Amino acid sequence: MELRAPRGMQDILPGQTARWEHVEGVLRDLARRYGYREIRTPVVEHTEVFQRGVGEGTDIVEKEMYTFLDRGGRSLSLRAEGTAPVMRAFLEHNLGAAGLPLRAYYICPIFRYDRPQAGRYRQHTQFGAEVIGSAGPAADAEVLGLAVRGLEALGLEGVELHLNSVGDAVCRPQYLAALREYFRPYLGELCDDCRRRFETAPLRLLDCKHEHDRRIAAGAPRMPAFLCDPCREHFDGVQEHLAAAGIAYRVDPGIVRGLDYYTRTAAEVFSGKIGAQNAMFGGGRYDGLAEQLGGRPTPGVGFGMGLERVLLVLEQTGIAVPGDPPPDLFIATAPAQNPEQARRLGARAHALADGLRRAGLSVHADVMPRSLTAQMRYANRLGARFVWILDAARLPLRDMGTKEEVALAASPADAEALERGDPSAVERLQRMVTARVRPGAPGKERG
RNA sequence: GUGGCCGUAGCUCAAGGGCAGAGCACCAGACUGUGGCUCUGGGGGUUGCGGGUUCAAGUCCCGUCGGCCACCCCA
Repeated sequence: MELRAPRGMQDILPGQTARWEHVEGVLRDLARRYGYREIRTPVVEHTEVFQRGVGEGTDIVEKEMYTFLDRGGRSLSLRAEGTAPVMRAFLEHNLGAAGLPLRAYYICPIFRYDRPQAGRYRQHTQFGAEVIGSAGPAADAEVLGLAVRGLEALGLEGVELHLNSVGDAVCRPQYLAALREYFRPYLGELCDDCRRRFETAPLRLLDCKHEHDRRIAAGAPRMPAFLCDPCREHFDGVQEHLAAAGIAYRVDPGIVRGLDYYTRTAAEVFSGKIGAQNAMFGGGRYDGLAEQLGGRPTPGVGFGMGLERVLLVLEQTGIAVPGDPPPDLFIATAPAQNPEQARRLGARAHALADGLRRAGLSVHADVMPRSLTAQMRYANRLGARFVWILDAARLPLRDMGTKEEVALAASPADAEALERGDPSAVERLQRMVTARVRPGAPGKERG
C-alpha cells in the first residue's frame, strides 16, 4: 500500500496544530462577539444540493466535485462549498422560525478535485459566516466586516475589501447583453478562453490575464453603470455601512465571482504574498439560492475564508503564531539500586504526575525506561521548565532555566514515605512542587 | 484537464555511467547519579515506482506516481 496522504491533501502534524488552534480560536471568538453561532453540517450532501445551489455550469459542479454512490445508490458529494449546505439546513429545519436573521458561522473542510498548486488544495478549510433572512445592505456590511476584522484580529494590516455589485435578475441580463455587444467586434483577436467564455460567462472576459485582452476589456462597460435602481440603492447602502464602520474597501468592477447564486454584492480580499491563488476570502449576496434549492425565497449574504491561505500569509508576513506551550514539569527517575525499586519509582512518578495535573500543572512523566541523562535530554527538548528527580532520598526539583536545585524532601524518611505512597507525604510534596512551579496555582485539587 | 521544473537518509543537499555520501536531526556513551556546549561511537537507503539500454544505471531512455509552480478556476 502507498504510505502517502491523497493528492492535494495534507496532514496537520502535532507541530502545526497549535497554529491552527490559534487561528480558529481568534476567529471563533470574534464571530461569537458578532453574535454568530456555529453551525455544523455533514461533510457530505446529496449531490443535488450543490448542483442546484452552486449551479450546473460552474467549474465546481462541472469538474471539481468528489461525487460517489453510497450503498443505497444515492449520489452524494463531499462538501464542495460552504454556503449551499447551510442554506439547505436553514430550509430543512425552518431556522427562520427562531427569528430572522439567522447568523451562523462554520469552520470545516471543503473538497474540490482540482490540480494542486500554491495555496490550492483538494481538501482545504474554510471559515465562513452567513446572514440569512435579511435583504438589507447592513447585513452585507456586517458579515463582510466580520471577515475583514477577522483578518485584522489575526495580525494582518492594510486589509482592503474589493467590492462590486453583480446586479440581480433585472439588470444583470441587460449588462451581459451590453458586454457581448462590446466584445463582439474583438472576438477574432481575443484569446481562446475568452472566445469560449464570450457565450458562457461574459463577465469573465473582464478579468482575463492576457495583456492584449486586458487592454480591450479596459474599455468595456462597467456593471455599476447598469445597475437597476434597487440594486444601485443597495450597493450604495453597503458602501455607506462599510464606511461608517471604518472598513477599508475599494469598488472593483473586476470582482465577478464564479458561482451562479450570487446577486448584488460580490467581495474578495487578496494578498500579494501567496502566489497566483491570492484570494484570502470571497463572498457576497445570494438572494436566489433558497429558491434554487426549492425553498421559499429567502435572502442571504456571507463569505468563505481559506484558512490554509491565511496561515500562508501570516507566515509570509512574519506574524508570530503561538506554538505549543512547554510542560511545567518533567518527572524523572534516578537510577535505582535494584529492579524492584525501579518499578516503585516509575509507578510513583506517574502517580505524582496524576496528582499534580489535577492541581493544574502540565506534567510529563517518562514512559521509556532510560538513563537519567537521556531523561534530562528529553526534558530539555520538551522545554520543561522544571524537572523533579525522584530517587530514594533527596527528590531534587531542578529549575531548567537557572539550574537551581532545591531538595523537596525534608529527610530520607519523607522520601521513603513518598515511595510507599503515604497520603500525607504525597500531598505535602505536591503542594511544595505546585508552589514552586506555579506560585499562583491552587494547591488543592480541582477535580 | 494543459504546460514547465523536480523526485537520493527524518530534513537540507552532494555524487552526472564504475564501492551511495556530508551536514543537521535521532540513539548510546564520556565530561558531574543531572539537559543545552564539546568529544567518541551507533542506527538508519530497494536513490518514488515499473520497464528498457549497458559488462556496469541515482546517473542515459520510456512509462507511471508524486511534489512544486503556472494556466484554467477559485478559498
